[in-house]
Amino acid sequence: MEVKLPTFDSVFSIDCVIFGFEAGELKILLIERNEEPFKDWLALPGYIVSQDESIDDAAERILYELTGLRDLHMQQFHTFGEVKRHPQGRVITVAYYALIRINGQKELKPVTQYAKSAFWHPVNDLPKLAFDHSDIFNTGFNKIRRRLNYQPIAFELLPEKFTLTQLQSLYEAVLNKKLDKRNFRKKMLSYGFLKELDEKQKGVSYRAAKLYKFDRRKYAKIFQNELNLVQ
Amino acid sequence: MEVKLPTFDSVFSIDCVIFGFEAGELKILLIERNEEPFKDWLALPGYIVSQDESIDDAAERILYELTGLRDLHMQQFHTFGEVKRHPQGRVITVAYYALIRINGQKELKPVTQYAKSAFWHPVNDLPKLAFDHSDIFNTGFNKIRRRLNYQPIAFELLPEKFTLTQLQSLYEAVLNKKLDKRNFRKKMLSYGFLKELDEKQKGVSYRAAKLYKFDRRKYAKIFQNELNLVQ
DNA sequence: TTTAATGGTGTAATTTCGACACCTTATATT
DNA sequence: AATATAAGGTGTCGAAATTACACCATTAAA
Repeated sequence: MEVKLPTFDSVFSIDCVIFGFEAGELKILLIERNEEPFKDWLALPGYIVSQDESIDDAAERILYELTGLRDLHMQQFHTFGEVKRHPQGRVITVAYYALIRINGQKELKPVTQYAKSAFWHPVNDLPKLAFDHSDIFNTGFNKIRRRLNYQPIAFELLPEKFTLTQLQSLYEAVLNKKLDKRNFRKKMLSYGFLKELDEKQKGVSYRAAKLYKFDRRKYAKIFQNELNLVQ
Repeated sequence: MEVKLPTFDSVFSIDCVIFGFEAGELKILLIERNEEPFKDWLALPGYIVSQDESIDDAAERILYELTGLRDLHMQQFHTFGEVKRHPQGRVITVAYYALIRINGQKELKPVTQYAKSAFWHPVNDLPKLAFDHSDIFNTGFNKIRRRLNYQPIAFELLPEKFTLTQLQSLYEAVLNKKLDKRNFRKKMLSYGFLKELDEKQKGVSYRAAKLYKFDRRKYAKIFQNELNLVQ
């Protein structure tokens, strides 16, 4: 028996909160819209999901089209489904986040016409955003702030080789509080998943710090599932 | 300028993972489907979201229609959007969970024709479910297992007055491990949000235990945000 | 009165956490 | 060469939290 699904002409979209870390500051990726509604407003990168792609695939595609960025490890964190959240119809949006390394040279170039530009903006001084994107951002920021405590996501924001001071200042930026240097180092090193390299920082006008690497294999071995909470 | 949204005839649905605790066992609510596809299969309670309701409202309505249960505190936990997850078209589903007290007398009576029956089933021995509902259940179970550690959700599953042994066995059932009786009690009582009553358990054929109550006001006062409840 | 079942309790060793300050090293400046 | 500047790097001690561990008390049923 063939049964037709009832449909309601609804639309799904994806919105992305992409975090980066640069110059000791946490930033997110914004676009300048080139389409109604909210033409010329700043917004999170987001667009409509097509029929023939999973939402995870859609998230990757959409982010690429709006910013030129590819192959991020994106993760869904919440779905926003208020009736009036979009002025032109019923649009439910699935929000994703990703954490990436900002490389100075990484160009941000929208591939489609829907965005005029894409750029990094510090999270501490965000302007008003289109739609309910400020809510989406806040929800996402709270999620990663909590996740920082029990998942090794900090290392996705740092360059492959980093100093302990850089790591600490990232934690301080996300958690928005000062940490004790000696205690922080003691704890991080005690986990055993940081690999000390034979290299040192270059190009600084003071004593260069040792560089470390996050050893994903060791991490996986030590923490079968997750760390923290409950032996 | 009026702009028409592109639409793709997509459908949203809601699926609910409703946890209950009875006879020392964790259970979830299943329905027997009365509609194609998967007619006669067991499934999570779920249905399609209408145009004019938010997804949170839809979750409440759908659960009520399929099980007769109302006014649960439901919470979204994940959205499932694989292209082929529904055999008849593109359906993206937002999954919700809730934790409730199972009262023997609480009748579960579907209000619509879409379900033949609704009943509690132990989580440890789940049959094959319709669609990707087994995945949805697993994702939800992992979520509440983690949340049990930092939010006072256990008390939503227990009767209003409960013994410390009941509380402990609930934790043991969800976390799937034995806990130490003395340490568990010491820790739980140390938080200060359990109110000791002047009453004792009734109808048991052994020494009756003291009854306690969860004091939500005290809880809110003590923990602005969150805490670690066990270990 | 005896049995069966669960209720209820404290201590000591260990581990983790948090507070806290100074010398070292590399570069830049004079 | 000497000095200044800036961050790198390190240890201890007390407090608090966590863990391991065993026996008597109470109630109802047999």
